[in-house]
Amino acid sequence: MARGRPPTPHRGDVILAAALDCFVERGFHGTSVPEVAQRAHIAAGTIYHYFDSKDALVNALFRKWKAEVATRVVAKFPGGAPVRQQFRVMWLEMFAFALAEPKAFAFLELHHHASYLDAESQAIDRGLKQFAEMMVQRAQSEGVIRAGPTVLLMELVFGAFIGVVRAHQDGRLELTPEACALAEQACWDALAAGHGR
Amino acid sequence: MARGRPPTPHRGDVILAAALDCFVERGFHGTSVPEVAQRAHIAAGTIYHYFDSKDALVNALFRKWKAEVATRVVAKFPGGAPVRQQFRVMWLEMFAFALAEPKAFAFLELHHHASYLDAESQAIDRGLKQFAEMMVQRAQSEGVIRAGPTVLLMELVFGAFIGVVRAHQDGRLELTPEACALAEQACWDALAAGHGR
Amino acid sequence: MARGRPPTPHRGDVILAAALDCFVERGFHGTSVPEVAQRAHIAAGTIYHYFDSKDALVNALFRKWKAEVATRVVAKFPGGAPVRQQFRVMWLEMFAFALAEPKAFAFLELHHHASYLDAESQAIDRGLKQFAEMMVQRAQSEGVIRAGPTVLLMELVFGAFIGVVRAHQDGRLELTPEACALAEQACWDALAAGHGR
Amino acid sequence: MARGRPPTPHRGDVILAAALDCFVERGFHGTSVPEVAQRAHIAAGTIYHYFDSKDALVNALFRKWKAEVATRVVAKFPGGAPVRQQFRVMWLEMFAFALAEPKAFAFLELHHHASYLDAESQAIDRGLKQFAEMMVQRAQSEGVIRAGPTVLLMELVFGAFIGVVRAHQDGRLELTPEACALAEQACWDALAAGHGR
DNA sequence: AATGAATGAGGCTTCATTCAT
DNA sequence: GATGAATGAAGCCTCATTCAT
Repeated sequence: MARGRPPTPHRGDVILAAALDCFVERGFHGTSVPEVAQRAHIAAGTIYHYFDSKDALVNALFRKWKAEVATRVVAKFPGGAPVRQQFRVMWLEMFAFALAEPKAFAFLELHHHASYLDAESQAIDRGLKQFAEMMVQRAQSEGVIRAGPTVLLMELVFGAFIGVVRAHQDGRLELTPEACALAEQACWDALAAGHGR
Repeated sequence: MARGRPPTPHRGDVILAAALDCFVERGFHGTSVPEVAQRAHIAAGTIYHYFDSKDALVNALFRKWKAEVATRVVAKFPGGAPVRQQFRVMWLEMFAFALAEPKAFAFLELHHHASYLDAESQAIDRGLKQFAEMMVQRAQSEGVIRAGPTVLLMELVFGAFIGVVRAHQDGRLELTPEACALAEQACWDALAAGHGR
Repeated sequence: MARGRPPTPHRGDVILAAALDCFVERGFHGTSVPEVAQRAHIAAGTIYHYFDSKDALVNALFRKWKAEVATRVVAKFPGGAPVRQQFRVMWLEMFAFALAEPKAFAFLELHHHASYLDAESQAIDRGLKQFAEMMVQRAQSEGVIRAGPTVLLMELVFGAFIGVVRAHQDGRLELTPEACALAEQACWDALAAGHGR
Repeated sequence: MARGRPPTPHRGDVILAAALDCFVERGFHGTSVPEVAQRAHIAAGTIYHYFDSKDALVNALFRKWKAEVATRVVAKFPGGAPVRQQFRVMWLEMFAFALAEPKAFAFLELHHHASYLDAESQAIDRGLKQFAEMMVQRAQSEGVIRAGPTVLLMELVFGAFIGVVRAHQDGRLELTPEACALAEQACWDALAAGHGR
């Protein structure tokens, strides 16, 4: 809300940011609470004023970023536009997120299956994919993309997306705007080849 | 000595199998050496007759399965065949591996970036992708698939492959032969749409 | 804060005292960290708030007492007095230390060669003997004591000193003031017989 | 008994020799049974054919060398000679042993108080010193050396002896025949100054 | 609210000892 | 006798968590 000067972020957020760094670098079990505290420039005990436990901390972090992704993608989603454009917007929006918040992206990717995520976090995780699945299904029923198991098509595209982003984050691939566009088109072709134009 | 039926497997292999189970279920840092020992039905100390440390154990496991993948894929690769068929064979071969050894596949996927992998393991890791990259590059120079950053195209396909396999392993997707064929074709289309036929 | 009566000593000192007891009784490798903790009436983990490792603990203990000896002996050393008196003062001062702090004396004796002492501790160790060596050398150049390898004479006296103290600590020898004086005189005679008077 | 060619030493002796090396270098608790086995070029289990336990091994080693020292010194002791010569012979004999078997000497010195020595080993330990004590006592009653606590005088000389030998073994002191003679004379003077000549 | 010392369970690893070969 | 794989107790150390300040 403050304008012009960055307000001191709340302690809880500082902790979440530090935890993000640590968990991405060394994993959940590979990170100790004192390490997170050190990175957040606070005492170890202080973390327990904001989070009940290390488990609660990862779960909070996970939900925070899942919600953020969902918000961003949904916010820009052009409900009434043609499927081809919906696809493009969603894809580019996710790209934008992955590039803007690489650590958050990596964190969500690495941890989405972890046993320390509680039931609620696991549930949240399914949201975005269900959204995408519905989009694919509608496109299929409109005959714009190929028939077949909806989940298969959706996972194909998601997987491709993740593969490209990871290659970029590992430094194996430069992501110019042209490259982004190419990837997006290739994914659409995977869905639609020989159907729409 | 026994012929025809598997003799008691060597202790080292029993340990590797137990470690694979544990690491896939709980991660490296989330798995304790006594847990691995228990799963292998041996005493904790015995593990240290076969592996110098927990680190040495993951690295051995990683190399074992990387080598296995490489062997299988390369063994069936039809060097002289047209690119379209090379692609299909490679894809199906990797699929076969992922279905036959789901834990090994998951393990390789989850750990390929881990800090506890030593230099040699990291080096081995690059093999398969380089092989795929060369294949893509040749196809590009033949004009059979679209132009663009080779790595991008390769990662797109690899990512899609992994996404589909993971969905299957998570029980979200049934992989019938038709579904396999569809996925394979969709990936080829991602590479080739509007080029070959 | 308390005046007159010793306040609760610092935790680090409690640990050092407990470690001294244990190391003298059972040696370094024969003493476990939990044993030290138990003797100090603290939890085992607490030791690691004060010392990085068991090795660091012995080294700290060694340096503490070496410094203490050096301080005591040097403090009383009569720089300008005749050699005969310097010798007597030094000898009696060391005796006083050995009787006042028998465990520290035994510890320093037993551990001065141990492989777990780091370079700095080993360096400190040489101090007192060098001091004694210089004293012997000066006495030789003044013709007050016999000629010959300085180190030999110095070690002779140091060894004799240690032998007597050990016999006392083992309960094989009562150390009355007369016995002390006799020992001191005998050592001087070892150095000086037939020279000074 | 064999002449000309060294017979293969008995396994038990090979083990004792290896144990001596290890115990001197790293101490009893700092040495593992497999280490001893490795140094003896045998399997770890084999040691248990010759010694009931690690404890039994040290005790056997201790007794072997204590007996050796006693034998050597007593063998040469000139029963009827004057005290001055008895002293010289004993001293030189011990010196000869310390120089010929430096590891055994160091071992006996370092371990003579250890808690893992059983009652019998501890008893044996006292032998040589009692022998020396009797010699001193007789010399005192003859008025050849100074009066005073017998144990004190004996420990003085023993301590001096050990100090010199250790300095030599540490490389801080060269032991020429002249230096040996000087040390011996100085020790005698410590006992006798102003009495005999 | 914030701290950081203290705790003790648990992790990785070593090792004395046993035993089937 | 000789071996060395196997054992599991115990050692050193880390860490999630608590609590007095």
